[in-house]
Amino acid sequence: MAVTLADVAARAGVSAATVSRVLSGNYPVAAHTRGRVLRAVEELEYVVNGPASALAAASSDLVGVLVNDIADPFFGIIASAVQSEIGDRKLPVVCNTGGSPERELTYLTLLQRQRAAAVVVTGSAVEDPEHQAALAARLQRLTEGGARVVLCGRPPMGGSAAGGGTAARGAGAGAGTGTGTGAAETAGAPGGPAPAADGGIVTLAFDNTGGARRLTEHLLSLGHRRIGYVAGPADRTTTRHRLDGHRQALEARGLLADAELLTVHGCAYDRPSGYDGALELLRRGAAPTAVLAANDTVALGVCAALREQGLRVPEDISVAGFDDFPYSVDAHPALTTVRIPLHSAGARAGRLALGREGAPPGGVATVPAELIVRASTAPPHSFP
Amino acid sequence: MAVTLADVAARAGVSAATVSRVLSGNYPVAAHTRGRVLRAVEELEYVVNGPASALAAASSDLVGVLVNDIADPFFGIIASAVQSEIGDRKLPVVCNTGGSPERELTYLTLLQRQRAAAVVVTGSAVEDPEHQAALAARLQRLTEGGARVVLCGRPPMGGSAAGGGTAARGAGAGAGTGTGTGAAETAGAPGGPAPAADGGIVTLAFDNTGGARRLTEHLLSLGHRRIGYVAGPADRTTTRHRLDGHRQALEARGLLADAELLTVHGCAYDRPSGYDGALELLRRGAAPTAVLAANDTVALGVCAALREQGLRVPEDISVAGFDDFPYSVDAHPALTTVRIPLHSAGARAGRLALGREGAPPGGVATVPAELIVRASTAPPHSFP
DNA sequence: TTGTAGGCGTTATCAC
DNA sequence: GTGATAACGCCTACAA
Repeated sequence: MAVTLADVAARAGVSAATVSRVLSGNYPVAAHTRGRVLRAVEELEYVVNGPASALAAASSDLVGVLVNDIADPFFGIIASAVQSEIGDRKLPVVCNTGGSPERELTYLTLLQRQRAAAVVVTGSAVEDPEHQAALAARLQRLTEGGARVVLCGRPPMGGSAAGGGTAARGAGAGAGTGTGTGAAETAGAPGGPAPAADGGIVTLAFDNTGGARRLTEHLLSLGHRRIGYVAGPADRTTTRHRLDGHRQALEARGLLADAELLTVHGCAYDRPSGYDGALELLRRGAAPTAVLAANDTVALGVCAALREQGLRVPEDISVAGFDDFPYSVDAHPALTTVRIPLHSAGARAGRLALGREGAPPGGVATVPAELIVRASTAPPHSFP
Repeated sequence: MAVTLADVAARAGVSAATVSRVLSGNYPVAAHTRGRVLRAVEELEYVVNGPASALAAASSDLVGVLVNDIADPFFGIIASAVQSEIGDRKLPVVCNTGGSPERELTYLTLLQRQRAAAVVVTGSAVEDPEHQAALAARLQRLTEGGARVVLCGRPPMGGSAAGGGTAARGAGAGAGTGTGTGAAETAGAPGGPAPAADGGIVTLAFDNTGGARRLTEHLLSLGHRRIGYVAGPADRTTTRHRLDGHRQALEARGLLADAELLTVHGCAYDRPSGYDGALELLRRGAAPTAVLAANDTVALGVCAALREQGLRVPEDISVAGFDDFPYSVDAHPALTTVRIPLHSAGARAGRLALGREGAPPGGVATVPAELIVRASTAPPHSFP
């Protein structure tokens, strides 16, 4: 059927082994021999059989990239950056988990089955200890099989506390968010029963906590005291870390009292969630003078809802997002937000996945988050 | 090293063949035997070796998705939709071509090498005959190898004339070539020289021409007579078709005279291009009362530039985009645009790629484009 | 520098 | 219904 190595070898008058060596290029071959082989390849339009070579070599050139949803700019940008680094020889397998733990595990198994050379897991981790354990097991099997594993945009395995670096401080802040259900106990990385449980897994954590704290501090410094918060999906590290940062800032001013009334929980990272969340806040009579959203997309929904309620942003109420998506600067009004360098983080994850860059000390690096002040936040308005 | 079929077979006390049959499920196996096998699989945490099975079965469960850039919402949405259809058993390999013809070919070869079960090629085709020929050859080899090929968002192979009128037609741009309004089936292969040269390749073309025509007609009906146009990258079908539609509408009113002066060519589908394009238009003194952009992202750049020049949108100058990206409704001002149902088109492409949906008559279907009027367009303002 | 031969883990074709 | 046993196409010691 298809032309094989043997065909090329015959045409070039050499052995199959020689052809293989020419093609993989990692073995000395005489120049003129190589020439003949390459010409035969051309003439026969030979294309290597990937599965066959993967079987023989026990490795493939597939790189898995797990994302919530590739249509979400957060993941699209990261995935795009990963690809820009892995280049033309490796193929990125992008898997939409939809945030579902089961699908996350399923895809990991599928990638193991493909003998993926590396796997980049992006975005929020679900904070269920059981899932964390299952996930750790899958990832470990992957690494044992020789795959490189990189976590991008989530805290290191088994160490939710280490997530935000600076997040460590203000330990009491998490009290209201139900740390009890959190993964904090899974820790025990040092001296635990399982030494180096993270066998070579590299983590690029985002400073969600620090970014959120600075964002809330910005609003506080503008004079806001009642700050609404439309949080992301429950039980997700990103959601919790951002909320943690927010509460840390509030706590520092002794403003935690009304925090729960001012927080809408359990939304998705999408526009409708922002829309509904804003209405809910208004319905509660929480009377916020500002609203923080789980991310920019949510913030856009918040703005839309407020506008429809006859409120002006930021004159009547300030709004801010998170992530600084490309279109946030063109929103109405231009969104105050927190920028996470998604592209450079994704690119680094790609290099790490290929082993083209050394792991950071401790296997964990924290990607900084920068406050971006635009037009959607302003000092609170005193209503007549 | 890794546990294999043989290990499972030994544990279950059956032959490897039986295990294989249980796992693939396409062969009768006694219930209790299957039970034993499945238990052994569980206990041993066995994971099939994908490359090995792909080699033996001469087919893989990889589906290639070629995109310009997965970070671009146009492609992100389509890719996401494709995935939603191919489900958990097939793995999507998303390849960023960056719009480069070479990379397009390279990735196609790489996918052939992986023995991909199907390939979905999305977005603009480069209108270079040489590239078209090379592309056709690659795609044909792919189909010959048993892969299903679906084109999504580009005209059918070998039928550049079918897309929306020949570009070659210098002045009289596309009179009567319009393929009707949206509903039109390019399918008929009307007198086309190459009947069904596309060995089983299915095409989902977008009605870029019709959509652009209706958009320009909308502006004309508002009273605009000098309409600027910031076009996309040169030599791309999407760019040309949209421009064709625009010119068709102008021509119907005898307004083609200044069209060239009012058109900025060769931009990318990004924000900076819109920004620069708008400034260029202003610099030329073309005095447009409205500006159409290659797509919504470009339109956002146009708006930003105009705003910085002290022009209000739409009071001083109208702006419209194309594609109706999710954030366009939240832009400042909300963008008038043309909606292409990217998600449903991508989903259909996914089904087509899996053979879960029959090919449309003639192998070609046209996806309609719908005019969406929002706040960024208004009647022209008479300057004092 | 090049050829030979064995094996990678599954699937598919036969027999039983 | 189940078990041997060839392929499948390539890689890689080992030889020459």
